[in-house]
Amino acid sequence: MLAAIEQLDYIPNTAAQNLSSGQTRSIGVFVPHFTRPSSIQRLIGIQEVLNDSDYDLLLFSTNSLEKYYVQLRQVVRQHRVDGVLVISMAVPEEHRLLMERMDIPLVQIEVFSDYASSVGVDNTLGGQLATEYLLAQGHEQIAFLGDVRESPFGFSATNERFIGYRYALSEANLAMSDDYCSFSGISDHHKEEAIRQAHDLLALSPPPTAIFAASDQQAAGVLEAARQRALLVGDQLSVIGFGDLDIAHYLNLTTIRQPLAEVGRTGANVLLQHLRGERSIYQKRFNDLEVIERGTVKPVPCDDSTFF
Amino acid sequence: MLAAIEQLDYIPNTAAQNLSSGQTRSIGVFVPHFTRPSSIQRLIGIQEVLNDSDYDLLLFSTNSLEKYYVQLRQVVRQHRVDGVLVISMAVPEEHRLLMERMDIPLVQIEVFSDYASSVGVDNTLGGQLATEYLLAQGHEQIAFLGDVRESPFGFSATNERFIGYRYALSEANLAMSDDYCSFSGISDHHKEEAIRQAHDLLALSPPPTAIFAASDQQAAGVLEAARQRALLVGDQLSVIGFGDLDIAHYLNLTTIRQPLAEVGRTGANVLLQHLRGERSIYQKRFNDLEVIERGTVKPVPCDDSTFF
DNA sequence: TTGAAAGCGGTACCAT
DNA sequence: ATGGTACCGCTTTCAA
Repeated sequence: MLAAIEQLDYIPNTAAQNLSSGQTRSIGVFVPHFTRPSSIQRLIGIQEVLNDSDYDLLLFSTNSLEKYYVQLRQVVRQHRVDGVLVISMAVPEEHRLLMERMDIPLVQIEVFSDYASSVGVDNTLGGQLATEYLLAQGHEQIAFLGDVRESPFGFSATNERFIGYRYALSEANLAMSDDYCSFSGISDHHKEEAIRQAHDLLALSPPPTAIFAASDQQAAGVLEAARQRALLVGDQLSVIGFGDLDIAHYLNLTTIRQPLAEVGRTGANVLLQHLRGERSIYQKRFNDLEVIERGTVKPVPCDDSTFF
Repeated sequence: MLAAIEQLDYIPNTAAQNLSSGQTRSIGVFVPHFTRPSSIQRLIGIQEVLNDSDYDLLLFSTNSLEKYYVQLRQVVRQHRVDGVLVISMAVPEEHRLLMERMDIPLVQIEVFSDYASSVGVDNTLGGQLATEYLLAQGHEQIAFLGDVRESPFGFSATNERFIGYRYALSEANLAMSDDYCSFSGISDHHKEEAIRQAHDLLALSPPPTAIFAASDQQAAGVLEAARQRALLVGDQLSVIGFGDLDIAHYLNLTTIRQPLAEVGRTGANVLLQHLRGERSIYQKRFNDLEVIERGTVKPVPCDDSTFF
């Protein structure tokens, strides 16, 4: 009889299965700024893991906070998904409790909270590494260029990287100058804005000998500004980015590599664990960041005047 | 009484709705090479449209043909989705018929077939435009650099672009030299492979004065090869890419812009039309491609010897 | 307008 | 092992 079932090539209807079992066999992934290469990288990691599980990936992307809240709430209440992954966005208390009540596990990626499993990268360490690397090359006039320190999405990688920068400077007994710290008002890694910011920094006297940009896209802006000012990158101005995205490779940009896809993979795996019944909160802050040495950072030029 | 329902903040259970209505309110999007920036751009367009509809986006990504076939078949037979969008992959006859039988509409993106709605870009026209632009700058030794002419996924944008290249040359009454046409064996736009190919092209005598690369990533490889040979791009070698992706912007690469997100949006809209009952097949080949003039193409240098 | 009942296609439990 | 049955929660139809 079972053989007959095989023969007939029977495939159960998903909707019926879902209703009967109370499960959906799918996972909702919420990602803002879908366009950002870093988001994509994390998503790729998630996709890899889910592809090998028997959960489907339901993609929710939005650039608007309100839409995100509404959508998350609705998706959870309708029980459209068995679990939720949220990238780079804080989850409001209300929503977290709702998910808890509905027994839908949540894993946050790139944002940390005590109440939910969170997986991300140690941005502060990354900021520190970048700054220490510049210091090791002899730079002392190091500027920081980032976007916003407080994002409406309740989380700012820029700020964490900035804290690492500040820490490295203080460890080196160097005073941090506020003039050397540039934040844009826009919560995105826009090149255009970064060009403007870089021009402002380079117009200071003395100008910085090195700039740490909080993202590769912004570093690209710094490179562009340098070009516009006919500054030889490397020799006259060192630039380090953050992320090691494709563009860093193409621009020969020295940068900080972070395990983006790995973070995505781990996040997805943690969620699968929860789906298997694991209740305890898991927290992981990856610290295997590293400097990728390419062409945009060189030792500070030996200015002869310093010898006298 | 209805008011009471409002009050109680009632939300229907999706699984039950699905079972009862026979719908899933979700759309399966199949995309190979999820990593490719061009795929992402199309996906963004799709996402935009679906986000405004009441369909969810189920993402299926794979780099393996067999997995893709199995997954597509299973998803359709389980009726996990109401409609299917396939990006840059041919759909086997068997699968197409299966979807037809199950009344699950299909829209193909970037691949054209007579049996299903298809939306894409006129790659041949793009190839022609790129070549004509180089010709207009006075170039006559124009090489073509691409990946594969026949992809296992049953579709090669490279080949179409190559046909456009060939056509433009013949229209200009220029003979096409096979030596000037380089195809890699790898079905991906790899920079590394392109570097090798570019070196081969540039070692020819006479070397080409311009290279048309079938993708921006491959153009980046050409740029790199030129750098390695200390060739001044623009002055000694002109390079045009295809796609106008982020890297083109960052590399100041002259390239062909194609409406990627628009293709995605249109594809999604066409699918929604089908879901609303429209049965007739829709075919659209976007032809609003254009040359984006940046720094890597300059008029062919006036070699004095040609005057004598 | 409102209410009752059948059916969607499975799962799971119980009895045979 | 096998068959029968209740139930998942909604939609739809038909009656009241």
